[in-house]
Amino acid sequence: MSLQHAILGLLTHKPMTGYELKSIFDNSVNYFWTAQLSQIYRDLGTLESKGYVTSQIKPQQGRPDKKIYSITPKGDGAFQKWLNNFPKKLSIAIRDEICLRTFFGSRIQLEELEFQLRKFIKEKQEVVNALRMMDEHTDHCKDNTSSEKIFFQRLTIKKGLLVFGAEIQWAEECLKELDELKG
Amino acid sequence: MSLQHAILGLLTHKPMTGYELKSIFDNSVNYFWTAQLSQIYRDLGTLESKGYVTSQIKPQQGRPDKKIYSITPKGDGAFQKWLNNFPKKLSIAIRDEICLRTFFGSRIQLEELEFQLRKFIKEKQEVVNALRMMDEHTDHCKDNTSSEKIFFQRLTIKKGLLVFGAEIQWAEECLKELDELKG
DNA sequence: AATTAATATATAACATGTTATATATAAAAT
DNA sequence: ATTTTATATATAACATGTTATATATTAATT
Repeated sequence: MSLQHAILGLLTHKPMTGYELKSIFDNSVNYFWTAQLSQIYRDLGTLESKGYVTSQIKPQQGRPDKKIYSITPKGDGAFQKWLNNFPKKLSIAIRDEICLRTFFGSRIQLEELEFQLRKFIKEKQEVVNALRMMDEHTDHCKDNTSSEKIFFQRLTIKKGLLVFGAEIQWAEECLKELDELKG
Repeated sequence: MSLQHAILGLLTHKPMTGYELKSIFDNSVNYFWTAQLSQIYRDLGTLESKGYVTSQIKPQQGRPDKKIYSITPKGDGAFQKWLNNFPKKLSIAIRDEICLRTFFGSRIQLEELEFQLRKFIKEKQEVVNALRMMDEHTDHCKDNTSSEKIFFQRLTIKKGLLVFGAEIQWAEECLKELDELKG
């Protein structure tokens, strides 16, 4: 259900098309939430049928008409209700593929596992680099009008930096331990 | 696809029923992989139709007959192939609900967000406590016959301790920052 | 005495996530 | 000159995850 709440939340910032929402998922919140375009359109449809959003068509030349979605008071109420109700159990499906691969490490060649851990580090390092840039960038915006939103955004960036940093640290420690195993 | 690989991997340890697999998911690998019983039965069916596992019925009195699944050489080959092929992009859907809630922090009462962060810490702390016990317990088993498997299991436990520890640290830092905001 | 938990398998219905495809144009890159 | 990227919406098919339900017995709890 939370993707629908994420969409509602983003629409409280400003009315948007599905395409614009997708670019926000890809460029702004991708380190803690991802979504496929097909999912976004489907959920926008669901939200509209529930009366949580309304759409307005803006004709365009050369391209398909824009369909701009706005959150309704009803949708805002539903979002607010979700925000204020913490679930009994957080975080649904836990699926950590690098952990699964490591768990079955006795079935792989050590060199292959090391190779995979190094790839993992590389992938996480790229995310950390992007988050560092975001962090520096938002640091300049401390005192402008959207400072409150930025404050909370920076908290989530900090989480990414800490958690992905811990993942990298773990993988590096694994490589050390595997090295000792060989030597 | 990875749940099927997780099941295959667990069946390389020993033949098991769906019910036994579920208890492993719940009690042993729950910090990095979870699965519903209905999913396990469905995937066992899929794996059987692919020829990756075979089942053998063991009659029981008083309870439904046991259906014990064993991995086949073909299934073992598929598992091995998966293990040796690192995906282009790791980790599918990223969905971090506490991050999503924090991101929209400007829409909640500070006290409510603090309450939710404290619940988050509590939830994660319980997992960390369980992992610490597992870590201590597996420490004794260092020199027995299954030492290789235990070695890799301990690497995954270490990941849990590091990552969940970082999440707790983050939430505590958030609480501090929110406190400063008020004071 | 009655309810709940544990043992055991399995399906149905639904919700959510992924991949592929269709349409259409302009601008940028190779 | 041709391909890719960006703009834009949308559906189909499939894969995966969640919740509820059905069946059946024993042991433990209230």
